[in-house]
Amino acid sequence: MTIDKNFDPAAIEAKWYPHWEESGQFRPKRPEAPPYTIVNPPPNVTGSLHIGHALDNTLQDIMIRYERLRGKDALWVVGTDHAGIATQMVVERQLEEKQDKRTNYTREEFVEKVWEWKEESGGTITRQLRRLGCSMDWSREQFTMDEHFSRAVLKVFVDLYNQDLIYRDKRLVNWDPKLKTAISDLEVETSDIKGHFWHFKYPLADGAKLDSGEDYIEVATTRPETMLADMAVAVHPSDERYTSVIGKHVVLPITGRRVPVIADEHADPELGSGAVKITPGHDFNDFDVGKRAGIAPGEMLNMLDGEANVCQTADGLVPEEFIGLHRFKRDKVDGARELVVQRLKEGGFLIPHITKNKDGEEVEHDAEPRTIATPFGDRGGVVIEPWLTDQWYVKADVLAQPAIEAVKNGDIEIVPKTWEKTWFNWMENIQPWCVSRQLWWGHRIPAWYGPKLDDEFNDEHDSERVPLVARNEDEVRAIAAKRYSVPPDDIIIVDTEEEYALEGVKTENAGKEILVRDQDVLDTWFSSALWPFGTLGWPEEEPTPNPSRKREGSETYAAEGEVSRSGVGAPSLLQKHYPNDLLISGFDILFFWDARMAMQGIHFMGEVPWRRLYLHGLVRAADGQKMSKSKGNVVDPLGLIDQYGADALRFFMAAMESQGRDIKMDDKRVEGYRNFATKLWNAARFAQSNGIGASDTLAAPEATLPVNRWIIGEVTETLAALDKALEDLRFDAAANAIYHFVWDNFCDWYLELIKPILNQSSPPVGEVASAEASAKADDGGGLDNDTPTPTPPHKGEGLNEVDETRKVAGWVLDQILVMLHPFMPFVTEELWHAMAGGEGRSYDLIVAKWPNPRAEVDAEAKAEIEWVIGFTSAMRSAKNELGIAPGAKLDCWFPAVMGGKVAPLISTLERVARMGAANFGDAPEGASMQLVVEGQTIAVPLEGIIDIDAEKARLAKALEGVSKEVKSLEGRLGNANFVERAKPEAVEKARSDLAEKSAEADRLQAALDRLG
RNA sequence: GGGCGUAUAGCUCAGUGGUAGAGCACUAUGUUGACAUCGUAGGGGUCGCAAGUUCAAUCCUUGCUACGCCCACCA
Repeated sequence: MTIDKNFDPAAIEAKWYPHWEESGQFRPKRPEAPPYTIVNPPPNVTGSLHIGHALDNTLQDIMIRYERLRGKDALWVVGTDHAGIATQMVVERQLEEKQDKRTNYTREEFVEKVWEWKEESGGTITRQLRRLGCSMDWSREQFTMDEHFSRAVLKVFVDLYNQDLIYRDKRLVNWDPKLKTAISDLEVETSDIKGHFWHFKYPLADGAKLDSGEDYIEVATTRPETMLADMAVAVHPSDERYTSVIGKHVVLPITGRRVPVIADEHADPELGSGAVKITPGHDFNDFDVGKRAGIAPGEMLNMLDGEANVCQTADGLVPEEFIGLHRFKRDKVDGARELVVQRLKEGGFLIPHITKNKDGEEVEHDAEPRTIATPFGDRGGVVIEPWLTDQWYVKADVLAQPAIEAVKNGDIEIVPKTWEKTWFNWMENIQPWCVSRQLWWGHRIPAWYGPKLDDEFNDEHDSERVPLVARNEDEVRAIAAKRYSVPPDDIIIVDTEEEYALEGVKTENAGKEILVRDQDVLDTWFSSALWPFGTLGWPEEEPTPNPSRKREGSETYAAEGEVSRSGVGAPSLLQKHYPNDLLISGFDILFFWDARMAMQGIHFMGEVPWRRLYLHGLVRAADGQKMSKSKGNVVDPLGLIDQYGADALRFFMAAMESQGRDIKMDDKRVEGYRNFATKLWNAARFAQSNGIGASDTLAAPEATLPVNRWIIGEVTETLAALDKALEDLRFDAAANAIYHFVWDNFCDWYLELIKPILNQSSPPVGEVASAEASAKADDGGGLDNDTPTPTPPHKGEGLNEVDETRKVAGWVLDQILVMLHPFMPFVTEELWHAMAGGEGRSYDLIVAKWPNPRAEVDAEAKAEIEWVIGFTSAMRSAKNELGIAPGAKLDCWFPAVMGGKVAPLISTLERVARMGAANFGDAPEGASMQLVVEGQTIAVPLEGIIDIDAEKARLAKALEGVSKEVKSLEGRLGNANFVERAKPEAVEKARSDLAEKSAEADRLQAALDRLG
């Protein structure tokens, strides 16, 4: 197949991806092979690919393709997340656009609509992942609300409940009044906003007075509206200003509620007046203070409804004019906050804030301006309201302990290591995790509420019902039947509170027990935490110690479903692929997802979910800003793929991914990697047009020519660097290693060096008697330009040098394609096939073998080629600086001792360095250019051609550079402390460097002297 | 208030206890049959500041400055 002149990434991408997928090569059947497993962070099912996904998935694909090439049973689990809040919001927004809303539908109807939307848009992101070239196992694509996955979720909830690790509790929760659901601590984002600090007088009741004589206590607040539900005023127990009134009461303005003055350490005497109003139902601190003061959560007054509008408190003391107002000003309409301030001001309860204007006059303000750290919901974007509700909580602190331990003892390796501290810090201070959400889209909590038994009531504030937790209705029916001592048929299950409240339900079922299903769904992260095992067959495949599961160093695995020799069943998918080998995620979901996976994985599987956790940073806009829709600086990865190709984008991501740093977007760099792909394309095209084709060996071919021996050694070194980099998860180092090899070593030098070989006709083996020529050269005798190209002797049975070179070049190109494939899968696969001869390749590159050159680096060849490179560079540089045409063929005089070394290279040097005749011995008298290469001076006579002064200046400059180094080395070696105390190797190196540099300086000096 | 990260060439970033590298940009130059999405050559950095450790510091330690991120209930 002839390689096209033009490299067209789009055409290649469209061709190979479907081929790979349809032929099942993303997970070839390798039952005997050691496993390698990564689970993909499931993207939001209705989302689309953003630049962060591009980074995340590129890195994973590199590792999966690499391990697949290394022969592993590489499994990349893929699927999508139902993303409860996000998805429900999208669908609700769609309804809003049609002047419709969720509550116009039943729960079933609405959820049906979400499913429809999921079906409609759910393919978007998976299509986009394919465009990026990601080689996931699509045949096992999953969704967090798939039936089997939901079973896992239910089991986890029920088990945790039965293990007393999930409980229901009434306490303050972060409530999003826009989405009307509870959210977890992690979903709250605090940001500073400008606000005010108001000071109020709370009059003391019963004529009490402070020692200072005042008949009120001053309190200050940033949230005046909550005073409608104040239940105390707290002062520090040792604050002498207030000790006399502790235990007495104040009468709250507006509501007239009598509340006690209590002593609590929470009150900071240094702050404001030292007295603080306590609203246990609307402030996390106050909640704790209230509890300490003996107020049960059920007694705590609540003055806001789910949308943060004022409602009547239990004691009925909120004036009518407040009912229904929003908590604060919204859409330019004043809310309860503004009205409270107004009424307090009118009543003389507001202590004004005094400032002086520029004329020194005092000015009164209602409040002091102040920056307030305010909690916002990360999805809804509105201020979070601490709200008193019953929610489900997970005892995260218990689950966190083993996860801490796993990192400490190395079961989980976090890369980069700096994140360990963050891991520990968060895990060690972890709070109960609120997992219930007041949404319709998600995993419904498997709890049903039944009446309390008589002995279950603690106090009058307790709810009437208790939860019964089970995986399904049959199970809960059985539990309830036992609990209530009635036949299972007498347990009636209703789905909603509305249904329960319907006329007749209770009367029709008189004598039976009615259970009402919990209305809430689970936090999305509760389910995605199970991804590493829920996607592999759990809970059907329970985790059992499996003797045939092998660790590192194992050679074979029994095939799934087969029976191994020992008679033990072959490992299940779960057994084979759990723990996963690696998890790659952005650090932004470290707590949301990674930490929870670790907790759940260890708890339910008894083993960590993954051996290594790699955390990468954010992809930022070119100016370093975070990308966001509102800023309008979002870069669409699909656009970059269209423009530069998926390979280029992928390579960019890899090359920029150094550990512990964010990536700044840089289109020019993506373009550069597109150019790199083009470069490779053209190199392959050149190779092909010179009779170079696919290699027929995996091991390096036998080679006699230094240039071939050299490039084979370079492959070996590159491979080692690449393997090391990928082992260390240094994607940048890996990308740079292969980039440098392809462009610099292979294209710039190797292909240039073999051109003279390829251009000669292919003489039959044995006809080129080169030994003679070499021997002649060794004598130091002059060789003129007409001497036939000397060729080193051939070993073994016969390849002439053209054939050998073609073979080696074909092999090297094959190795390049394999090594580059994880980074640039498309162009490499295309070239892999394009380079093949008539028969074609017997397998696709995606399942090729990772290089195993079984070749040592040939030091002799390496030295020789490096000398050629040094000579050529010196020649080019000198010509350039002296203004000599680069194409000018200049005769050279080499020292006689170099005859043996130079003679075989003459044709190469003629071509690459544009050398004229090679002569050995002393150069003729007269002006000449002097090249100093590795300590040898080569004279290039240029009488009358060059500007002597220019050459002098050039040499002087070179001498200056070398002298500087010599001076530095001499200084160091002259320092007795250095010689005595430095490591012997360092001293030795300094000595040899000095010898070398001094020699070079001497030669340069000599060359200068010759010019007069 | 804690924790973390980053400061290296004009830009974006690697890197090492022994006087620094890449890509892009820049300058000069090039129609030598792979490639101008290219070749060749070149300029450009007291490695944020200060002190310390060391024979030797861009690298280790401490402090400072600047920027960024995360966590935390300051009314």
